[in-house]
Amino acid sequence: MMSLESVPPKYAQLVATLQRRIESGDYPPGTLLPSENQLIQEFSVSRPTVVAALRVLREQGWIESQQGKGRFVRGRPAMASVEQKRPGQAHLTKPETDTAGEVVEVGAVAAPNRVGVLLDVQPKSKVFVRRRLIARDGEPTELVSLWLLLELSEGTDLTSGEPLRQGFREHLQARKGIRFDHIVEQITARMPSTDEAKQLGMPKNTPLMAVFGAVRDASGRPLAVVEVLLPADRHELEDAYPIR
Amino acid sequence: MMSLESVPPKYAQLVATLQRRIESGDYPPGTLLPSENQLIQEFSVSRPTVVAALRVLREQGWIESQQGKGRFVRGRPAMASVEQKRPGQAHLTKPETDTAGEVVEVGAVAAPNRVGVLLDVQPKSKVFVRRRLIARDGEPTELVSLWLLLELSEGTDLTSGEPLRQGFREHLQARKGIRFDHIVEQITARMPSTDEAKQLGMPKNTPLMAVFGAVRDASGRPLAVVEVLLPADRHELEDAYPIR
DNA sequence: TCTCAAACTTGGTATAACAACCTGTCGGCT
DNA sequence: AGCCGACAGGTTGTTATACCAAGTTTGAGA
Repeated sequence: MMSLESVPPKYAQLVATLQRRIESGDYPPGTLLPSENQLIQEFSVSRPTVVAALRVLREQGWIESQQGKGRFVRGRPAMASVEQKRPGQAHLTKPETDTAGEVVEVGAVAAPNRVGVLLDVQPKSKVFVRRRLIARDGEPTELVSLWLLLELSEGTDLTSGEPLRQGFREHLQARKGIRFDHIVEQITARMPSTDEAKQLGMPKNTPLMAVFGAVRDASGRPLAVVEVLLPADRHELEDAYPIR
Repeated sequence: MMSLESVPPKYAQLVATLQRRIESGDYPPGTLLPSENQLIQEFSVSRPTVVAALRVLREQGWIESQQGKGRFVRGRPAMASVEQKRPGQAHLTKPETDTAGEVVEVGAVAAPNRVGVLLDVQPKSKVFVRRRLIARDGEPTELVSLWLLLELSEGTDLTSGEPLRQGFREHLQARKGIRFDHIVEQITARMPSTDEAKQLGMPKNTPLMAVFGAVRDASGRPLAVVEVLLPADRHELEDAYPIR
């Protein structure tokens, strides 16, 4: 009779242990981590195991290493939550039911210039669009449009006016078997059209930030475009990243 | 007599070789890479060397691996150089002499509201500012300001009106021994002041993108702020990142 | 005081073994 | 014949031991 639960590999356990010690202050930032040999002794593991754990910590930014001197503690990597901040990504992953809002347009339309370029289709080709006006505290704040290659919209629930209970990403992967790989994001600013200003309830003379996220598969083929329109007087985009 | 040029480690050479083969079409996307044993045979190296190379390729997104089956070619990762695109980072790293431009302001001034908050100093405190108007093809295109804690500007060459032959990062690290760790970046859009519009040679009725990059050390203490002003009719911000 | 070697550190490579997982093939059983 | 299960042989994943190279610090000896 064997246990069925799989235990995490030793090097991963060591990663977790060292992360705890750094966070608890046992290994304060700026100090030297115990050397490889000391860790081998303390945890009774081999050198490859220790090195594998320390490699993970270095790649995640917890420590930095210097040949001949040792490994220095940097602390919990400050930009932990880069993943969730991206405006494009958020609207792809979260179910529509997570945010209050109203579907204002659904259907096939001729692709606007910029969307056509990002989707790599002929100008004026028909593409599928699903546009939602997102509200916060009862006030409209964002206009989010999902542009999709026509053939990718067939057989999905996106044509319905009902909010999706699933993220786009999840839904498309389940229904069409396509895998999103990465996003190329462009940020611009412009003045709103009178229509956009009215929908968003914003003054006509304040600018609009427009985020275009081109979603691609692993080979770089465009699959979809997420467009997020944000009134600049109510929104900022924030991001954090390590230097070097 | 020994050769002094250091050769790259074997695993790095193997990484480069496999990247070339993927790009040249020898290993087309979707196909299986040769197995570890085949690579060991072909290149006459040990398994750790092969595994180290394949780990790098996987982490960079060139291949993906599946236990029991093999490693599949994905192709050149589409989001190649995320590092260099960040507007804040670029102005910290590159020497001023790399870009044509003119130093328009240097000295100690009362910190503007937003800069004071980002630098975590008392309102109206004196901070050091160095502002450059960057030109491209003879036309002004960006207004870049470096805001620095007063004590960090002492003993540096930043007070000179001459273009720095070094990047800020390098210069400050050499002179003051401080290490930049990460940047928290905020992006907003607003209308330009009449002064800004004149300096940048832009119409008064087109918006401006303002990028604020708060530079911090490993403990999160603010060290400097980079402010980049970009006329929206001439600039876009682009960024790429993997999903998940 | 200066020099240099020893003794630490991390980085890289080789060899070995076992575990976990996938996919065929070759049986035997229905 | 057709189905199914066991097994063999492939794959990657993890761990161990050993040794050398390269960078840093320290201290002993000239």
